[in-house]
Amino acid sequence: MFLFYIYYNFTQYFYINAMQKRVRIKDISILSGVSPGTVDRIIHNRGNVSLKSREAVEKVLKEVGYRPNLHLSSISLKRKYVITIITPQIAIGEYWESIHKGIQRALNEYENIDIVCNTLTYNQYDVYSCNNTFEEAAKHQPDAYIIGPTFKKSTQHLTYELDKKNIPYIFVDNIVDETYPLARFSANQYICGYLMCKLIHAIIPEDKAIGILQAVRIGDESANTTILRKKGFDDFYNEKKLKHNIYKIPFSVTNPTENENLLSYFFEENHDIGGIVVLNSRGNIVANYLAKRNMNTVKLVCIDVTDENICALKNGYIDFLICQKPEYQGYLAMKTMIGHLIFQQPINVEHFLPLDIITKETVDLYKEFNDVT
Amino acid sequence: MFLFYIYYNFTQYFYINAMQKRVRIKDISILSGVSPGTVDRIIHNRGNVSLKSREAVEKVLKEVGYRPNLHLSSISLKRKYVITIITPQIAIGEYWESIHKGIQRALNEYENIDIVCNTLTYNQYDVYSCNNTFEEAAKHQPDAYIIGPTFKKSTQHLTYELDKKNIPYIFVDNIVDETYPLARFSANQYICGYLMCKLIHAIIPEDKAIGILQAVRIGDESANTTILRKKGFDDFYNEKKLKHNIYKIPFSVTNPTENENLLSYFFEENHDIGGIVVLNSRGNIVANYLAKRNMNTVKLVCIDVTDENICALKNGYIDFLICQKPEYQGYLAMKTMIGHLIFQQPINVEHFLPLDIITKETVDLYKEFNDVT
DNA sequence: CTGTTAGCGCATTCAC
DNA sequence: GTGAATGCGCTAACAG
Repeated sequence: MFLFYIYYNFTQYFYINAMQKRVRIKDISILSGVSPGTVDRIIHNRGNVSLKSREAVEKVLKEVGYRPNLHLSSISLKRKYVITIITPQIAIGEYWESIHKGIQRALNEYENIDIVCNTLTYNQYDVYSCNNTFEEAAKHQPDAYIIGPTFKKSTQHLTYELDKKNIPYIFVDNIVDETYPLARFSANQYICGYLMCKLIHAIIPEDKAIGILQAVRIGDESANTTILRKKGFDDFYNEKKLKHNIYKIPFSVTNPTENENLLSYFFEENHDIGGIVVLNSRGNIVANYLAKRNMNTVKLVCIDVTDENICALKNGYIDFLICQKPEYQGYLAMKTMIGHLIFQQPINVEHFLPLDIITKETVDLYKEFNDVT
Repeated sequence: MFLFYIYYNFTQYFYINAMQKRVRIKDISILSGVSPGTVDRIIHNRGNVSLKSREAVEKVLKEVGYRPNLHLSSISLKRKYVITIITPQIAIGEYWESIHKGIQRALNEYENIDIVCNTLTYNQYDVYSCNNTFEEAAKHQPDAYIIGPTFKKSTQHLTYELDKKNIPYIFVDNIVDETYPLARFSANQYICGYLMCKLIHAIIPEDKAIGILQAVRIGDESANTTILRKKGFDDFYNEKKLKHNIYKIPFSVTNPTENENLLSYFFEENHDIGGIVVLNSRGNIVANYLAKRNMNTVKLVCIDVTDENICALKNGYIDFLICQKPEYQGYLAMKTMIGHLIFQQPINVEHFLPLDIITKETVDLYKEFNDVT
């Protein structure tokens, strides 16, 4: 891509790099002996092109590795696109808001493209709510879907319909087997759990126990996320032959006020707790419990950079907070979808995002830059 | 920016968001009663505009919060820009290569802008080399500089000249007092050191000692970076009233082969070492030493995601690796400079990037995404 | 000093 | 089935 002229000059290197001009549609049309209009028709798969032209152009296209400039396309693009977005309900300062922020960021970046988004949400702890929403969503006839799935069967049901209608979809956050998305962006939940076990183990004494908190969903058909995390957790535990006692902490999603009692009961029963791992985003509930009682010695490893978790992190009650980069997930999902809709860009299906480890010291820098980027 | 129509529908929210059209130069020209050409002249500070027109346009500009579309500007922009980049010497797989990669990424993003970069490097451990390079660089007459400084006086000397000539400059990685850069992008080294102390403390027993490794430079006029890190380290130690013995590890930059002997001597002298903190990017030297001798019990907290450090991380000899996001620093520096050169975009001077904590488990995800982004 | 206009790379429309 | 022409937001050269 670049030409590097390198001089060695005793104590220093001296480079001049000059840009190589990008290949334009016009260049391709000249190289393949057709008009720019024809090249465009081929690039966008718009038909009305003779086999001969198509072959000539596609040959050149491969040779020069043409990469269209989306930002320039977008001004002259006249097509409208409709995208339906389905995710769990959005609450300010929580996980799914970040995903939607990321989606918005991609839309802002390509603001000249005429995209209208319909957003549908469901209660992620209730499979019936999910089914209702998915049914509603299936009635839409958008150009594409971005889906944050939770329940396996509900999702398969929906995507079966979409596959039939040939409407592309991309998953964020969660992954569902036997579906055929264009792409899926999520954290590697197995590694996430594995890492959480490693972290809690690193910061508590050998002879202390670990409490582990896992949510249960209504009408659950094996919600993937926490199960994978738990498996990662267990595998680290077994691989390293750890000796900590592991106790499960009961937890109620439907009746949050109950959780304080459940925790009290838990700590009365188990006196050797050195640390707790919360496998869902509600670490703040445990942190608040500890804070109220000044229980400084219990370490806490949690997940998801929600407002409440940030607070607990700053107060020193959460020691490590894992971030799944939800905003980035949303951003990439929408950006990928745009690239696909306009150019049928080839896409890698599987994308595991980085897992960030956040502490009290780094959280401010972290949050600040999410906005700047 | 967006219109949200919200319906509450029993179990779900339903949004439709429609894009608001961006304000164009043409809109501004209509609103302020001048021609688009005049608006453009004002936006780019190109002169030849009457006070009356200027005031009218600037008023509108503020009202509508006009944000130009750099990607569109870049195709019609005919000006050439020359930028001189000065950094420590670049080695494959090491810190400064990442900074340059980030700079390249920004250049790729705005590939339609005609920018030529001259890159000069110096030996960061030798102030005389630095002075030579800076002197050479001062003779250039570029439109701007991007500088990775190391030595205080050398840098002040150079920037004094640039200030006189009114050539803008941006710092990456390091910050120098009494200079007037457009912006500076770096990690917060104080917090970095503070964090490193926290991490090593978290993973070693109370009664074990910590070894600390800090490089010394030739003709050093107080290279900022490691001093700030050391201060952060010490402050955490004192604030938390830690009890670990702290031993300094001797280290030679000029004679790397000597380091193995120095380490042998160090470990012979001190038997209670539980962990080591390396305040420069050469953690791999310690890691390799430990690996050779199967010293699994000594924990290691290091900095900078170099190829060698990644290797040590994967082998399990580095426990936590801090990343200063050098690629992102370079990217932002160049992007900011482009924004300034073309639009005199207002800029926040101080930018502290996030500090990422990487472990064996997360490093692959981390590296993979650096390339995708 | 200012308005007009050509042209950047691209998508699309419309004659042919 | 195809090429030429037009317009997107923007810059810059040019004519007044």
